[in-house]
Amino acid sequence: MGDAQGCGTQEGARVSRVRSRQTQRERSDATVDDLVRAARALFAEDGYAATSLEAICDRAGVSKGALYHHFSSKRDVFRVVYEREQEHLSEVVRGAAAKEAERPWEAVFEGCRAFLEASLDPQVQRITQLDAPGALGWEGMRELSGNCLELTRLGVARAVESGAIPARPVDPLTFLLYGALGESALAIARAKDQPAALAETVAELRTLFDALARG
Amino acid sequence: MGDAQGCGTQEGARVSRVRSRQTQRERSDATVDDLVRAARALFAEDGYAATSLEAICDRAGVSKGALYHHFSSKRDVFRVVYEREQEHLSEVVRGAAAKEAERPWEAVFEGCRAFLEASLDPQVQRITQLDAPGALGWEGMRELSGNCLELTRLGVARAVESGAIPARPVDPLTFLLYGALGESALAIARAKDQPAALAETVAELRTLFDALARG
DNA sequence: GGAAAAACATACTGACAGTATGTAAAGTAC
DNA sequence: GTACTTTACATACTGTCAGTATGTTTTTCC
Repeated sequence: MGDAQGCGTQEGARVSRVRSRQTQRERSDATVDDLVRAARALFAEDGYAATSLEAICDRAGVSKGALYHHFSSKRDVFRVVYEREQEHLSEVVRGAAAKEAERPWEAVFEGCRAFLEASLDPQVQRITQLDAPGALGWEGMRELSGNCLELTRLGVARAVESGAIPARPVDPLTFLLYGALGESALAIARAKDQPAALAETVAELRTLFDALARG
Repeated sequence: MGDAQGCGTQEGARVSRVRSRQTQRERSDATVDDLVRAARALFAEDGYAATSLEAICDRAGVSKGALYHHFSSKRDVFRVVYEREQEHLSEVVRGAAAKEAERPWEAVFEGCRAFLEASLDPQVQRITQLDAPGALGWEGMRELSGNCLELTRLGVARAVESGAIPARPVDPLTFLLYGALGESALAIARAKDQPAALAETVAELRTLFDALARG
């Protein structure tokens, strides 16, 4: 102790541990939030395997006892971090799709574009694309509600129902699209000329959407 | 010892350790092969994180000293397993594409279908789709030669050059396709009716290929 | 046949996920 | 407000495992 004082509440920074005169709920929520912020910062920077729970606890300014009081395992901590990440991505996608509410297929396109752009961040990629599959497994990734895959499925379903694209089963196109975007984001982020790579990919996506709309 | 005898050389099974009267090259190759086989079996069944090097050594019938003589780390062992898996997938894809050698775009389609079908195996998925990204990272996955991504890129390039599909930059479509197939394979393998899901996805892929060919 | 190097094997170390147990703060009943 | 319970932590420990250090056996090559 002694170096765990001060410093406000900025993104993932070490946090004050003075929590007297609070309701239990407030204490718990604040502790969980500190832990998740710290975990997100370290998972994003160093990756899941290279991040120790002790490092997370140090950064959050709490003990391992506190962590294990609120989480059941390292995997559980990551699950919550992943959920938050998905919720954030979902909001971005929803916002973009909302601008084309009357044209369902265009809404999907704008959602895809937004997902792609938001997924260019190496930290987001580390969590959602690189570490999540191994740490959570496919089932673990999908058993949380309100994620981007569900949004995509919903968008495709609406496009089919409205007749914006020819009738077809929804799932195959959903997964094809979702996988295409994830891998593309990884590739674009590693490209020499990143803006050009993004523009080319969006253009290709545009071609693809137009082609699918024509049947 | 005592239980490490007999039993031939079937897939990943424990292997005899009697290696007298051999050239060093033969000894090394055999040991490496035993280790890689054992590692592939355990990684595929239990996953990367849940597989210990000691378990791999036990199964291969060698010591940790032997493993570290031939590999530099656990990650290095996985890298070689991943490479073998990619080589196998590549052969399958190449074989399928060869049947449509005169129609470049059809060759890509058949290659994709073959890749998809070969990637339905949960053990293949565990290694190539779930664990590889986290264990090797994006760069680590791509710095090996002769993999499926390169095949896809080559196929798309030929399709463009031959005029089978409209001119476009090769990389975006390559990554879109590659990602689409990987995610789809994961989804199909978890579907209730797996053959139906595969058929639907292949049909969707067919639609997509036709649409792209028309421009 | 003997030195050198390759191919192992064995014993150990440090890091870390998870557990067991103890303590202080908040909630609850009276 | 006091006694009791529960929640929210903290500390100390354990088992496992990746990686290392060092020793031994087997080939190679002169």
